[in-house]
Amino acid sequence: MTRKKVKLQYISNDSARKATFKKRKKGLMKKVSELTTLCGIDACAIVYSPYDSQPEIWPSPGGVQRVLSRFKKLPEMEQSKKMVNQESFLRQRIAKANEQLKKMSKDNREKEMTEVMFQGLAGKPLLNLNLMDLNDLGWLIEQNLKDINKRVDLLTKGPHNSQVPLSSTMAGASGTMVAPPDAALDRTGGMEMNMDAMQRQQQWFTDMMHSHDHVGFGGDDMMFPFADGNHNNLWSNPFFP
Amino acid sequence: MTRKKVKLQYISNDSARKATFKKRKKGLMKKVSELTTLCGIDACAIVYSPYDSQPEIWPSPGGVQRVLSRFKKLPEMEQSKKMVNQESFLRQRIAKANEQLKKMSKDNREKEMTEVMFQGLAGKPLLNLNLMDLNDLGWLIEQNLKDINKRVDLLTKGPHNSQVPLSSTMAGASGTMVAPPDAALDRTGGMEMNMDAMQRQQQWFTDMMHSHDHVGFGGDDMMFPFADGNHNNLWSNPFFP
DNA sequence: AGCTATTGATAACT
DNA sequence: TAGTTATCAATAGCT
Repeated sequence: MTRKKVKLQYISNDSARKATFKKRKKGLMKKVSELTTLCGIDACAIVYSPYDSQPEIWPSPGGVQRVLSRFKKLPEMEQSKKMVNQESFLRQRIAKANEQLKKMSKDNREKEMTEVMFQGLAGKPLLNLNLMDLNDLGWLIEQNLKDINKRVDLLTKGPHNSQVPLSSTMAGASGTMVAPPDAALDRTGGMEMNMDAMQRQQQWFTDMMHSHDHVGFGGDDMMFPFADGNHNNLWSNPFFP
Repeated sequence: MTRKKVKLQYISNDSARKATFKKRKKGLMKKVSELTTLCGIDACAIVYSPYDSQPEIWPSPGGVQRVLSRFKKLPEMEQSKKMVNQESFLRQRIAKANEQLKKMSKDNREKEMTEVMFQGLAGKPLLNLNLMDLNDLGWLIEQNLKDINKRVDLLTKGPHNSQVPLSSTMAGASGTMVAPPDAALDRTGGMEMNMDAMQRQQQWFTDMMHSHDHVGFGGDDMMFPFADGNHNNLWSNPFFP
């Protein structure tokens, strides 16, 4: 029972369209009902279809008439004010999707560079890196060195304060790669770091390390997927500013 | 982060109500948009709220006006015809809930009687059974005996056809209680039974066997929860026919 | 029409 | 107020 992600477009198959219509109309009416009940506001809905000669409405003819009469009293200019029309609605959705894309690209980039960094640590020659890659890699390494030095400092000066806060860039990785976890450090002292964030970082790091057999020396057929400079060029068209 | 199942009633907390309103209004507009796109039909929605002086509408003033003018042309009698008003809407939901309740009660009854049957097999005296219980239990035992005999027959006559279809009542239980699973029977021959149903049955049977420490001889403080004849009396009122 | 796997919506929290 | 995430709810694809 595998369900495709539905494309938001007219359903050409007649019976499928009717079935979807019935299901979604019912769901929609339920949503209107819930909205009015939960928030104590006035709303109505009218749905025409080729399947019924009469439109389906909510909540009742009287209710619809009441809402409509309020609406019709407004001058047309006022009606347009707070309105969501189809174009602005879609624009909003596109803008939001682009924002998400941007964020995910950024996160992805950071993860990719982290992988490169570890491959470098493991001895793999770092070829095919362009200026931007080198720049980002440098920043990443700098961050991690800072974290490591901070950790070394604290361990040297006050070994019983334990658990040094790490930047989000390195997180558990430094412990894993540079020094084995020390049981003596597991006491939770007076620390203010975000444990959730740390666990997430450790999780993706673990995932990454287990999902690539070719990490280490000698691998030479792996291209850096982010070194080609092709960052989202597909989306650089006038419709997605 | 634990989310309560929301009660369908006016939200008294002002800020929570406003937050819910904004989210749900947005969700509602999206639903209307999807319905019209997917099914190619005409629909509009109007939502008034104390948070905005103007109503929020969909899809556009022109679109709303067009739908409204179609609607207003109808005589009032016609308008009511295919309508979903609040009362009938709630009645539908109640009816459906009652249907589900009935089905679940039936399933539950069957599971309870099955447990009684196994307790009987384990030697526990079957006290407190009324006429209806005895009747159902008899039916259940009859079904299981039929299944067992069928299985014995096939194993005796054609031991290499393997995997005897079992009724939904007994399923994997007979294998567990009466005879140990035989590896030689695991070959899948030309069989037409519903494996999903069988696995489900086996699952609840396993759950049941592990969730009761007091199955077996000697337990005497356990009442049969279904032997009191109190089947859903709470719901026997005129509002839930 | 009824059943699940899966996507989508959103309540609670930050 | 907006963003995040764990749950709950809607529903696509089948039978």
